[in-house]
Amino acid sequence: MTIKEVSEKYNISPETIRYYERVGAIPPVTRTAGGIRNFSEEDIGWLSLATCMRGAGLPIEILIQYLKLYQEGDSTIPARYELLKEQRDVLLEQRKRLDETLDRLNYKIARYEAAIETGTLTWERPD
Amino acid sequence: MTIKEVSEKYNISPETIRYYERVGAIPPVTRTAGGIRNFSEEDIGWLSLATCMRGAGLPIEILIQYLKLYQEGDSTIPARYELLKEQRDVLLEQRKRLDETLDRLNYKIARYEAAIETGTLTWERPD
DNA sequence: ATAAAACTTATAGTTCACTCTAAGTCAAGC
DNA sequence: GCTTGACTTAGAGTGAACTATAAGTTTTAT
Repeated sequence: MTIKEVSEKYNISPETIRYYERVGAIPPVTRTAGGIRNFSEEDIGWLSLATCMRGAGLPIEILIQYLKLYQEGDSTIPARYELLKEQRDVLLEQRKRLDETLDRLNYKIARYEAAIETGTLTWERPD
Repeated sequence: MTIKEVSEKYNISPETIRYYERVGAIPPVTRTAGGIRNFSEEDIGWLSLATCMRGAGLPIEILIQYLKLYQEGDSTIPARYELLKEQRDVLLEQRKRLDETLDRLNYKIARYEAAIETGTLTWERPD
């Protein structure tokens, strides 16, 4: 699979894919004899992992760390396990914040609905 | 309340608070006769709103837009209502992505647990 | 065979959201 | 009354994650 096909399939720009490879967020991508990227299923799996984690807001540095451990072999399995658990905790924290913000937004939206329906301002505080 | 007190209470640096005021993410803060910031409850309410929204990842630009509408008066109530609903949708999308990533992390963590417990690699795919 | 399109690397530029620095002003304690 | 420390503004600097550019190579279609 060419970089362009992968780019379209996963909606990441070719520049971003090359960037991920360059900084070590994904392993070196399989190449043709001429040196052109030719993504294997495994390459695509790594890219999919990277975009998933990035989409949730985890920093690239974490991906780099995880890949580095992975490339060091089976002895790093416990370290990888710890890394993943830490990042899960980070995401759970982030979800908590997200839910609090959603509650606050929903409260405000409900007040605006009341204000619009009744034509009356139902609050004094400006926020 | 001084900027330092607010800074400590909400865990935002004074620089960030001044930055929010400067760019219009919060309204101009109440001042003493000498021109020093002296936060009212209302000022703190706006700051709390800003940090909440930022903590969930909404861009500063949205806060600026919302405040601008607010300052234009009651005629912008429907526009503010629409803005808030749009941002709620953004956050719901973000939560969906977050949950997908958590599922993926949990799956990987479970596999690592199995690998560690049994001392056996239970997968061939490297991710 | 050759022109156009897509690829390559290396490096520079952009955006966002702060974060820091410099130079100066103000207020509270001794 | 003066020094210390917190405040002020204006503007420059930082880090993360892309994003774009330049200059050159390779593949594909004719």
